[in-house]
Amino acid sequence: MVERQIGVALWRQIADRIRLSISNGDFDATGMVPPETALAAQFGVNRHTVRSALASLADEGLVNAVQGRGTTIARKERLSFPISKRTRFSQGLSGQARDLKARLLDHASVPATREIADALGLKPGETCIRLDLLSSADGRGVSCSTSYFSAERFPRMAEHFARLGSITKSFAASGLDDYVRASTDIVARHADANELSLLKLSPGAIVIEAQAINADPQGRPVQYSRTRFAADRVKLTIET
Amino acid sequence: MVERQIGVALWRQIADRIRLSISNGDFDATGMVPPETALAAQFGVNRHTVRSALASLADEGLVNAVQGRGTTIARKERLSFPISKRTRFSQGLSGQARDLKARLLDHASVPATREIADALGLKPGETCIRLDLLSSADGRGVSCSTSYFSAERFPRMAEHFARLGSITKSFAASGLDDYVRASTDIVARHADANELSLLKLSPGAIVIEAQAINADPQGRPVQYSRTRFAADRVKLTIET
DNA sequence: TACGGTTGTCTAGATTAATAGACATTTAGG
DNA sequence: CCTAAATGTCTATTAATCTAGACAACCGTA
Repeated sequence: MVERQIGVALWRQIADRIRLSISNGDFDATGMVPPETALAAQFGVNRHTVRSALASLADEGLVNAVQGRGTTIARKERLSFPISKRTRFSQGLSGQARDLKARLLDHASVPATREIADALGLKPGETCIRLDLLSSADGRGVSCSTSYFSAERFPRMAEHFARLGSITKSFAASGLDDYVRASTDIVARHADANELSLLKLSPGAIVIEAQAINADPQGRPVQYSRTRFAADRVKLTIET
Repeated sequence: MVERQIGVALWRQIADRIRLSISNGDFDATGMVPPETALAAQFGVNRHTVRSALASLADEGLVNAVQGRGTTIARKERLSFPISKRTRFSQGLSGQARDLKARLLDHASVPATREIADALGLKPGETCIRLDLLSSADGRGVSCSTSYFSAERFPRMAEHFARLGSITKSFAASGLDDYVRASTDIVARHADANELSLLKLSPGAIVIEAQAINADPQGRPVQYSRTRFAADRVKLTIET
């Protein structure tokens, strides 16, 4: 059930399991988490340990404990983010949340590393524009991303984005009306300290990192991005 | 750097960070992990805590400590698993590992839940075949999966797989020569106890779960599967 | 061979996590 | 208006994790 002496506190393991059950819809019949005593029996731990787990979930805003009534589930949705040849961030999520925002955290001109140069078809050391973005839906952080563009071809990407708030519109303002997703690599790992604070994740949380290359209609790469999604808030839907 | 009182032991946080650094290639110059004393200073913890972290990485087979010399990195590769319209498990990984195996763990005839019925276009309660598979590459567990097939259309799927060791060949033996990937949903979460033991993961490990539907050339769903990949051993490559 | 740098082992103590039990407080329902 | 069932709070104890320091064992090299 839960394991001991593995470097993960019991209350955290239990919190993770309950979070998963909630998102699986296991408690949809009642809309409530089972009583603390029942959970303690189920997981074979003391009630206080379960209370620590529930306190952490309440802290995330996922559940709401009321003395005398029980612990109700506050929310359980997972945004679905489609990935296809025509992946567009804001379009994909529209309809699933009311308030979608992409905020420019930082931008800079930097020399291309080997990795970036390979992805964008530049020479290593050539100048490129880096944009750091934070996207949120209804006030919850959904993803943070770092994108690179050729500084020669798209010199004013940062200004455009700051004004328009959209990659697609910024490309259009730079004279590129269309682009397609050339490749997407997907990896999952624990969030680092920066991601924890940006996405307001609880420590130990998981991020899905999508390393994507977008290309113009002629097939030339125009954007290399690494987007880190809060794994418990999204699912990626691949459209082949 | 590392955070305290978050329900994750310091040694585990440190192990996770070092694992990430290794797969990022941060230590490729020397092929060695920095000395324990340096790591202890870097993370602001006692050397013994770092030793616990390294012991756990050594237990995974990721590093190798030698008294007097230091701690060497044993492996760092990540298998690349392509996902496309024509996703085939064994084909996709061939060439990346010598010894690829898919083992049938269990099979059963079960009534379709709502979820399975929706995916396969059956009526809830209709009988379907469930196959539980474990795939490994060079002796390391890569993924475990649960697949569902219509029992009416593919009554002998389990026998075929047991003999042929391949879904594609089992479909062929059932008279279906071709199929395509209709949809893939991707989610990442912590591994459960069953996955930990099947894939021999260290507790707290991450799995990437791909929920996929394969369809015949006429577009009728033939397979619904949930495949859980060990996140630190694979990356998914989306081919749009 | 001697030495600096590294991992291995041991002991002791401090801090954090988990257990155990008792009882208070609140809510819903008969 | 009770009572049952649920969460909230408190104290005490045990178990696990982290810190601290000292020293042994081993490797590579001068």
